[in-house]
Amino acid sequence: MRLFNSLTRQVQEIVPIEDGHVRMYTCGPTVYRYMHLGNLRTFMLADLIRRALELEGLKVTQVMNITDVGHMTDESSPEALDKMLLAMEDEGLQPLEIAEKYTAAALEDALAVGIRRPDVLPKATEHVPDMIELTERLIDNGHAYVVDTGSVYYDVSSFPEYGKLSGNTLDKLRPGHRDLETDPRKRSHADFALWKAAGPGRLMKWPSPWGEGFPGWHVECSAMSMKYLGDRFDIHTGGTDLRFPHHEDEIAQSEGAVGHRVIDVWVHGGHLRLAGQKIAKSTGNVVRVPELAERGLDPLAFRWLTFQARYRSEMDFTWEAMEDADRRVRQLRKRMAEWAPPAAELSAESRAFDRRFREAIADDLDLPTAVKVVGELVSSAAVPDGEKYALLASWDGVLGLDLERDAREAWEPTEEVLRLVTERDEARNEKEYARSDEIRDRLQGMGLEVMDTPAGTKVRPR
RNA sequence: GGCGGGGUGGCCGAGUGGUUAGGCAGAGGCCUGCAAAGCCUCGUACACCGGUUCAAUUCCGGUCCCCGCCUCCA
Repeated sequence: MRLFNSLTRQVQEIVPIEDGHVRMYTCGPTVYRYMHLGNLRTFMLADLIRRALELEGLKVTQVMNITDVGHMTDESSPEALDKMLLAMEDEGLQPLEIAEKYTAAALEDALAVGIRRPDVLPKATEHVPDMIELTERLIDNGHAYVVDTGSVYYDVSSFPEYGKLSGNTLDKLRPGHRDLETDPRKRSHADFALWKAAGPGRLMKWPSPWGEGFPGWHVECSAMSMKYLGDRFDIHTGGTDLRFPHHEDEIAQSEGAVGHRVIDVWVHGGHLRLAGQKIAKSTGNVVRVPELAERGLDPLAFRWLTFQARYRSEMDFTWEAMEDADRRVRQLRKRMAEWAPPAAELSAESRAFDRRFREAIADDLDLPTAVKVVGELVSSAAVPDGEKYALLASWDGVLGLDLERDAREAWEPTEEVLRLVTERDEARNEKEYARSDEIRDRLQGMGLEVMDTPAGTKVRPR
């Protein structure tokens, strides 16, 4: 398959470093608060890449970090507060309890929208020694320096390729645009922390060769990705907001430590917007998975919503569009139930549809086109029902919409429903429409959809 | 100020130098006792101003507006 590589700014073929096996790292959740739909769109992107690669018969190993080191409200200030500490004060829980609570919630929400569990979920707090080791290596390599307070900074001037991912090269970075306090001990305003000495507002801290402190934000991803995937792997994914500085700094760290390229392809997902703005807790415009269910919407339908836009585009979330997606997914499942069972053989027409679908997925995850192919298949007169079923069931391996749900759950009418259906048909035969309509109302009141067919009344769950 | 991405019909959005996705909503029709389901048909949109061109929504220039990153952030 092909993906757009942020590093080269081109769509390129994914050629696994290890034959037949793709290794992928995903920037995961920070676990001192709940995830929202925007986070999930990005995690879904990683899972979709995995599903697409698997559709092509490749093996995929996916690692996603759990950031349970509380970052600071303001990295530059020594008086800043630990976000984990703030959460602790709010909730009366210990840091690890908070991390556990939100990790569980994150995985549950992800599962609800059809994101499968990554193979490895390393926690930052369990890898501090790896981060210290990486930092020592960078000091030894001349890429980092220790200041007298016990913090360690990365010397960006030692890494000539700095800026290659984001375009923020050193000649373009200027200090002071945000009126932030910076540590005057830094040699350059662009240098960033690998290790920070613990200040008074700091809750989570560890011993290190430079004194008590905590790791810089970017170092966890360098340390954990290389620990589990090696110093050469294929794909790294994350939200577009991480492109700079997080991923730029990660490249400087990883490549500075090992002395060669580590990651081939960087994939960044566009943000989901709500009311014209990025969804973020700070803006207070957060929508979470449980709210979908509260509104009677299937969380899996959120997938269909995101499939309308390409992953790199920003996308507007509206409840109207979310409800549309929900309607469409439910309808697809009902049609699938009508088309069961699946055909064993595919006609030439079906194989052509299959090729088009697979090509769309392989083409930098072109879900909008894939969605269109689904629509054309559904309304195609040339493809027999059983083949429609077989195709959609196989495509669902990527789409993840549980399209076979209705067919699988093969709803059985109760005795009472069967009796009402018979009564209604009798009434209709006798043209007693008042009575037949009354029975229809009762059936509808039981949550059923009532349809007239040449063979008489048919009902199914709505 | 730097870096990056946008402005498309009611909504979400794809895409293209000329035949101008798709979904959902809406309108009409077929079917039906009526309705539902299903099927068929319909919408002529691409911020604004110039330019290039036989032809621009699509290319170029400018203007306006929006969003993201440059602090923690999917």
